[in-house]
Amino acid sequence: MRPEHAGNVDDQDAGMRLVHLLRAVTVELDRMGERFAADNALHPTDVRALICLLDAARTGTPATPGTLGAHLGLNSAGTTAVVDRLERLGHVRRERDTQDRRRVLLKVDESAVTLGWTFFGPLIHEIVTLMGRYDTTEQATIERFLSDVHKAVTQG
Amino acid sequence: MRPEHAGNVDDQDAGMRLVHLLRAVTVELDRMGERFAADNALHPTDVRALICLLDAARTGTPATPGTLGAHLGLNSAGTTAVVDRLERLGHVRRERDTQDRRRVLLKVDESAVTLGWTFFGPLIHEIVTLMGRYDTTEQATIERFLSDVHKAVTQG
DNA sequence: GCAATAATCTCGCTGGGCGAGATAATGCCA
DNA sequence: TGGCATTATCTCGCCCAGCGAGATTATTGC
Repeated sequence: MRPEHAGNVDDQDAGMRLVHLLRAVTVELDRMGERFAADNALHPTDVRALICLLDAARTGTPATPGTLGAHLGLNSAGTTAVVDRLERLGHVRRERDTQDRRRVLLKVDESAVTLGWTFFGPLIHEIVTLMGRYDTTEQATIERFLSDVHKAVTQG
Repeated sequence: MRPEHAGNVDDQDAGMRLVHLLRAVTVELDRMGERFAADNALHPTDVRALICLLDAARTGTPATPGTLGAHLGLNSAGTTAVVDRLERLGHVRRERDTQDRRRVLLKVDESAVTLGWTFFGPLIHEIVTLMGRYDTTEQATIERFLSDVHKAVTQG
């Protein structure tokens, strides 16, 4: 374990400590998502779908089963199943696109929005509040770090 | 979307920008895990199991089906299935504990360790390298931030 | 209008994970 | 020491998420 090609890194190393911390954070966030799913009779995939749809709504991008399936990495059959489940729970409505009547537009219901906020809102609020204890340069440093990591993860 | 009880936060807000960045990072890390799983004929759960077992090996904690299942949130049947799959692929061995012969100790094979490193090693190395471009106080700031977030996510 | 294309849905199947119960080793107490 | 409750793991049968293949309906180009 921890072979040579990994370089001279161990837990004493600050960089390595940060890697482990970052992983711990992502693990916990995942766990939270699962808890949210379990509490609301949703599957993890459904949660990811909701997040995807809420993002689309936020940016004004029209969402369809096609775009949703692409984002989730599901095929059309699986995507239909996800939308069926969300629709059955009243979180999403199907609406035929009047422009291109082959397409179905997915509209998130207000219930889903508030559902998401009641669960994740407190955490978001806590983190935002928490940021108040960092001065401007510190916030800039953190933002630079997260951007760097995001770039590394995206293109790596 | 973005209702009142969320407080006065929008994308202009630095805290909110960081929240979105953090989420983007975790999403990408998840995606990476899925790619790793797909590339190696593993299920996402198997990857999580491997990570869990590698962590245990790193800290010297003995790993058993019981502890593994607890960490993954699986029941005993599901846990047995995971271990079966990993054993079939040669990543894990079952060994009866000589102290308490009811228990089975899980030993990760060297192949699994190198497998993990060849996939995640480059990213880890890149992040560690990347940290070289931050001075000591900046690194401390980032570490404080990640610890704070971790605390918020854990107890929230 | 008719083929070719596009978006979504239906059907049948595979396999991960669960609940319930079986099996085996251990610890406790008389 | 024997017997019973407990602990750790495994087996069996079931449910359902997701896949592949193909059907259905709408659109576009000739």
